[in-house]
Amino acid sequence: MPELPEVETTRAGIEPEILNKKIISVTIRNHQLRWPIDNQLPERIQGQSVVSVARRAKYLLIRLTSGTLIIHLGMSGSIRLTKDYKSFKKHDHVDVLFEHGVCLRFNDPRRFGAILYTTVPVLEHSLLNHLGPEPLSEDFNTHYFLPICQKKSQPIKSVLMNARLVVGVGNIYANEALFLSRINPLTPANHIEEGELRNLINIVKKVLHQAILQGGTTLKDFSNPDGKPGYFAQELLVYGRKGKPCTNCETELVEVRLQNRSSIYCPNCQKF
DNA sequence: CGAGCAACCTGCATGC
DNA sequence: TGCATGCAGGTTGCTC
Repeated sequence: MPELPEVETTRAGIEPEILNKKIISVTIRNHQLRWPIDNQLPERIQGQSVVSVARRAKYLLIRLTSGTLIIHLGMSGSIRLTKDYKSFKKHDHVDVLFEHGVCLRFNDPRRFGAILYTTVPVLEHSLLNHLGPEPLSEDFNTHYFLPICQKKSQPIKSVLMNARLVVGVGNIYANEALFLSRINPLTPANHIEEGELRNLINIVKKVLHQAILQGGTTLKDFSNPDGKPGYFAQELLVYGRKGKPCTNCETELVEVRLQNRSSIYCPNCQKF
């Protein structure tokens, strides 16, 4: 799944296909996602048209004529567009059918994803209103992030993955960005010097941007809305490479667990 | 308050 | 082959 580049790839893939199109019907085969899907969701969005398809953090925001569909892909969710909506596979939980015969289909084996409809200004929704800046925006800069890090003794990787502080940096890209920055994931955030942090911020942006250009990272079950995989997996330097040689110095990559997430790093290149 | 961690769920790889 | 175990891209909400 879905870190920010995968969600952005999905957003860019579906927007041109459904923009200004009217929703004809909604089929829910399984309501039990992270939160149960509202029974009245179909009747609430039916007849509305798509005004835009946006993204905030890892949330897809499908803005309709008078409200917003909020979709999160969780750990294993994906969205595909199909015209062959009569046949469906396991874990195809929700279909949104449009006037031109295109069906937006939500598939999610683990069901950690979510689909909600809201008529409040969407950025004020309780799922979104506490989120930190977008990592690719100007707002994520040293001036913002340095004072935050100086107040935290937590490992830098935990700080980087805290969505209240900055959104969209998931486990894969946190591992990769720290390796490229030569920062040990366990380093207390308040031990990182300004220059190092500036470098880290730039590398986070670069890695995310690069992954978007490659169409995301396909590990198991991610694919773009048109069914094609992403190609970033070929470029992963540490994620999933525990025990393998560092691409820089050949030292064996090691794992530590942080917040129960695997963190792979080179003990030689990423010194404390 | 912040920090740590259990919980949500299925599928897959591994080992006995 | 079968079964048990552990691990996986995220995030909320609990406890301490």
